[in-house]
Parts: sequence; structure tokens; C-alpha cells
Amino acid sequence: MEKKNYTIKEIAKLADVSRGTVDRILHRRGNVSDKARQKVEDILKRIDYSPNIIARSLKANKKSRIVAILPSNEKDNYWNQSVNGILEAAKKAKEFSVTIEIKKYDVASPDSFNQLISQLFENKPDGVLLAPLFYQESLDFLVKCISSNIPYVLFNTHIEDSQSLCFIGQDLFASGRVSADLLDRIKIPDRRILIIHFDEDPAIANHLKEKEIGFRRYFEEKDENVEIQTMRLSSYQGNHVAEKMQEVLAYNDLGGIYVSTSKAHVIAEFLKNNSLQHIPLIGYDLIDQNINFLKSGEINFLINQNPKLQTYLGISYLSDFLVFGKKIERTNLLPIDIITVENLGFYL
Amino acid sequence: MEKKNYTIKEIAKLADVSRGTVDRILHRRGNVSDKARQKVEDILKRIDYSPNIIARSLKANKKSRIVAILPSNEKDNYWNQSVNGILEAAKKAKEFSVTIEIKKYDVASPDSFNQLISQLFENKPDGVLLAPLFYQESLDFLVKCISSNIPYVLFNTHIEDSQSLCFIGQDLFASGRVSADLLDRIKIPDRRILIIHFDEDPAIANHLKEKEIGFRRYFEEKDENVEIQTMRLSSYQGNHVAEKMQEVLAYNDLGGIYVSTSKAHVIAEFLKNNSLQHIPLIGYDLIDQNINFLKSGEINFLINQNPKLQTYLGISYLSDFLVFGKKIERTNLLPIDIITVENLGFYL
DNA sequence: GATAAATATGTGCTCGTGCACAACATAATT
DNA sequence: AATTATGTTGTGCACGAGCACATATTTATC
Repeated sequence: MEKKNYTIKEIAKLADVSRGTVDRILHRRGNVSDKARQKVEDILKRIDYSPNIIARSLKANKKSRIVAILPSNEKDNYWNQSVNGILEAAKKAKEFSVTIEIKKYDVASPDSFNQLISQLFENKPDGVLLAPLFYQESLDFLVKCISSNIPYVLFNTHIEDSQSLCFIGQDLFASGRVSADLLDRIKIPDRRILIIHFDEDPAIANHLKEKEIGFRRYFEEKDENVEIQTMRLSSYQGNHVAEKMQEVLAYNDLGGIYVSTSKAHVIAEFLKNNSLQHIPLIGYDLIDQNINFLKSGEINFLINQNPKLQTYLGISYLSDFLVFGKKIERTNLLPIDIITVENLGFYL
Repeated sequence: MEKKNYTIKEIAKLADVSRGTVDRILHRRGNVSDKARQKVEDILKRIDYSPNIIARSLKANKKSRIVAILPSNEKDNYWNQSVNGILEAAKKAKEFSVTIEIKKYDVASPDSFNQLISQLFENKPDGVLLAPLFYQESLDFLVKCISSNIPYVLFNTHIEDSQSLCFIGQDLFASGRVSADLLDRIKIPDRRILIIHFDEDPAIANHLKEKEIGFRRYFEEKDENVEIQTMRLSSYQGNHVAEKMQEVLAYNDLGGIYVSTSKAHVIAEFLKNNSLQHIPLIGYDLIDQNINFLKSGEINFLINQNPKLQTYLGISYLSDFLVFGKKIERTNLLPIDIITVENLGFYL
């Protein structure tokens, strides 16, 4: 394998044909005699030609528009970090004539999602980055993308059997296991463990279940006879949380709590108000409320889902695909980062 | 701020001057009348011109050669991962006509480093990526780079006050604190904590001290009256480790062990052979030997220094700088990843 | 006012790819 | 043999930036 980067012109000279002929062979455009093809292919076998992607992309000189579709960050500021990742990648992409538009839907309203989609097709983008929280609606949308030849990358939520360029997110089962492992190390012995799902958004219920399965599997394998109880809560109703928690605690004391969403701060607040900070608590996501309770000690560990990196990579991949035609790995499962007060700063 | 990406040609037309004049103004090359300058600058104020970096880099069309200099991975296969990061980045960089050469020195021999350096200057590279383990020798080298106008990026080991484009590595003090925090959660109460430095390579002694300071600071702040003992070991001499460990354990039992290098597996081996697996152990780096003991339980946590990402980013930064003239952040402190059996797979 | 010197401005070419189109060669048909 | 159809090959141009060089315009000097 030779080091030099050959150009089409050089190959043409070596094979004693014209640039056009080499070009036709490289792109299988036909209209080439067997003799010429033979000469060029002999050369191509000997050297390692790869087109200069800078020249190619200059020639193509296309302006691409990527639309990023994700839940609104009004109710759940977890999505703030996703937006930050998009904006950072957008800065880089702009230099390659790629512009990014962000569109937000209401996570409580499939209609808001559908409306956004129909608007989208009035002015078709060149690529789509999507957090597909609504399963059926997203699937319908993706079918339309495929028939319109719009490449798309999915993040945060996995949809089976999609034709996506790539999925970027976390292995939910594994993240449940990681949480179980951590809680196992710091739990109060011989007491019940409590799993709490805040599944007010039915769109995500399945994904929380996936985490729970991973969590429980860990303890099954350990065969420790730990009693694990699951509870579903809603953070939107006044003192609903406090009542339910009191109910659970009346039975007997808890050895540890695992919250499967970014709402651990709601439980942390309760523990603090009831002087129950000794109960270990693990949750998800580096949002401000959680960070505060991590610092003050009510939350012991947070699992970082890396929302910023998810979207940053998503936009980067799409942009590389549109500009340079680069292929991408079908799935990119990001690491399950374990966060404590001490390493927190490096993940913000 | 307008969306469109203007070209020099378009600006020239708007200002009713020639491309050359716009070019002279943009590059402050002089030989422009006040009248023409005024017209062009008015346009430039109104629009947001940023040069098409693809066209620029095509024109420049320079082949860059980056030399990566790091310790040999024969003795310490921590550096394998650094090499992997370099190779992966090299694949990407090749498409931009950037070639990477890897040069390895013996971490026990400053001479091997110096020899490598003098060879380097016989055929000057366009950029250098360096792990500067030898302080004085590295400093001398960097002075030569500066006078030869060779940009360089440092990784793994920080050198003060250097003119580097960038340093990529970890905050050692903070990583000591993270380790202390973890050990604090899982230690056996009311027993001594042991810090072990494998500092057979004097080049890294200072850096291990930095970790120790962070580790001790954590417990000072907690004010827990934990007794912490420091021990220096060498892994190269037969049963030196076992003897020393027996010595320490004769005094009384340990509540936890913190190994400041990638040699935790040496201690894990000892613990296993002496049925002391109950003593919590924390170490560094995802090398095979450590991973095995993490899986079998002798090692409880590993801190990942992200050697692969360090070099991957280092090469990427240098390459972006050489090809597109991109500026870089002066320091990039990578996150201090906490690794357990459960999230291990996502970091490999 | 003529000439020289200095300054200002416009044009042409390159980088490598990819395509259009013209030019040329060969085979098939009248 | 002349004409048309088909196949093959070479050349020119565009993409946008950046520089060299030629040309145009102004200023200085005799």
C-alpha cells in the first residue's frame, strides 16, 4: 500500500488515458473500452486511490439544512442540554454550509408532534435528527422520510427496525444494572429497595420498564434475597408524591431508592423535608435540581445520559454524511457515566 | 445577521470592486484606496462573511505530517489505548492529506527520548503530539519546536507554562478526590486507608503526589479522622510487593486501598492469594489485567483516564489546526470516568 | 506637459472532482 | 462508398479562496 494520495489526473497519466476515462471507470458510468478499463484497473489495483473529499465537497457545493426535532424544554429541562449539543454542533457545521433548525413538540401531545411534521414537509430538509418519543407517530413520520429520501438520525429513544442512519443513545437495560450495582454498594442492609417511575408521559413508560428489568436482573443474579418494590408517581399533582411516599414508608424503612427518570430531585426534596437523608438515592441526569441535591448529599449518584453528546454527535454524523458522504455506525451506545459530587464538574 | 454564506465574488459585486480588492482588504495586504476600502467594509459590516474553509483548504492543498511521541507500550500496555486513539484519528485525518507517524521512547530512559527527538529534527514534521513524561527533556524539545515553528499538542502529562496549542488530560488532584469519595462509600469503617504509589519511573512521581494530595484533601474536608498511610512500591522486583504488603498488614487490617497508577492488578493479585478480597480496592485505567480483577471482584472501582480519547482528540485538534486553521481551547480536561463491572463495556 | 514612479485595481490561474459536451473512432445500414 | 448510428475518448468549465502578475490610475519629478 503506497502512501501517496493519487489524483485522478495522475492515474490518467499512469494509464495513458484521459481524466474522463478514469472518472467513468471510478463511477461506473460505462462507455469505456475493455482495453482502457484494463489499463486503469491495473493501476487502481496497485495504488490505493481515495478521492479528495475536500475537492469533492467543494464541487458539490451544496447547502444542507438539517431539522432537529425534540421535546420542548419548558416542562422538562433535561432537553436543555440536548439543545446545547445541537447549537455547538451547528457552529461547526455552519462552516460546511450546513444550517440547523430546531423544532420542539409537546411531550404530552402527539398532536403537537404531528402538526410539526406536516409543516416540515412543506419545505423538505436534507436531513433530520429526531428524538422519537411517540412510537407510532414517529414511525409514520420515518416512513415518509424514507419515501422522500430524507436521511435521519435517531437519538435518546430507540425505535426498532428503523432505516435510520444511526441511533445514538444509552442501553437502558444496562443503565438499570449500573444503578443496581451502585445502590447495592451503598444501600442499608436488610431493607427493601424502592424503584420509582415518574411515568406521567405514557410515551416513555416502556423505556422505564426496560431500566427496571435491568435493575432487577442485577439483584436476581446476585441472589441476595433483596426485596424490591416498584411505585409509579406523578410529579404534577400537589402532594401526591408525599402521600404515596408516606404510605410506602409506613410499612417499614427503606434501604435505598432508585428513580428511573430525571425526577430524583422530587424524592430528594421529600427525603430532606422528612429528615430521611440517610436513605441512599440514585437518579438520572445532570439537571440543575438534581445537581443541587447531589451537592447537598440527598442524591448519592446520578447516571448521566449524555444528552449533549447525543445531539452533538447526531448533528456531526448527519453533517458529515451530507457534506462528505461519510458512512456511520448503525448504533452508538454512549457510556453510562456515573456521577458523584467529585467528578460532576467535568461533565457539565 | 444574515443566513446566506457570501462568497468573495458576491461581496465584490455588491461593493462594485474586483475580487482582488476584497481579498486584499480581508487579508490586510494593503494597496487599496480609501474609497474602495470604505465600500467593502460597509458591506462586510452588514453581512457575516466567513470564508469557505473547504475551498480554502483545497487551495492550500498541503500535505501535513504529524508525529506522535509517547512511551513504548511494551512494558506498560496502558499506552496501547493511546496508540489506538491515534490510529483511529489517523484514519479520519488521512482524508485531509494528514499523515501520522508514531514514535515511542523508553519511559525508563531519557536518552531514548533525546535520541528520538534529534532524529525528528532531521525531517521536520508539521505538528507534534507529545506525552511529555520527562520534564526537562520535554521542555528542551518544546523550545526547539517553538523556534522551528512547529505547533504541538500535549497529552496525558501537564507541563506548566508551555506554548502548546492545547493540553488534553485529566485533573490529577480531582481524580484523587473522586477516588477518595468512592473509597469513602465502600471502605470498612474504623480502619486505616492505604495509598500505594508504583513510582518506579521517577518521571511520574510528581503526578502521583498530586493525586495523593487530592485524595487526602477529601478526607481532611470530611474531617472523619481516617488514618491514611502512604506506601511506595515497585512492581518489577519479584516478591517485593508481597513482603511490603505483609509488613503493612501485620500492623492491623486495612479499610481500603487506593493505587495511584494502573498497577492495581498487582495488589489485587496479592489480595486474592491471601484471601483478602474483602478489602476495597480502587485503581486506574482499563488495561486487561485490571479489567480481569474488576470482573472477579478484587478491584471495586477503576478510574478511566481516557487515554484513547486523549490522543484521538489530540490528533483531531492538530489536524483541524493544520488543515483548516481552527483555533483550539488551551486546556481540555477530560471527565474522570468511574468504572464498575456494569458500565465497563461502554468504555472499551 | 511629458515622463517616471508609486499606488491601485482587475484578471487568470491553481487546487481535485464531477459532469457536460465536443471530438473522434468504429460498426451498421442504405 | 457514403451515411447514419453507436461507442469511446478528451477537454472545458465550475465550485471558492488565494495569490501572482498584468494593467490601469494617480501622484511625484523634471
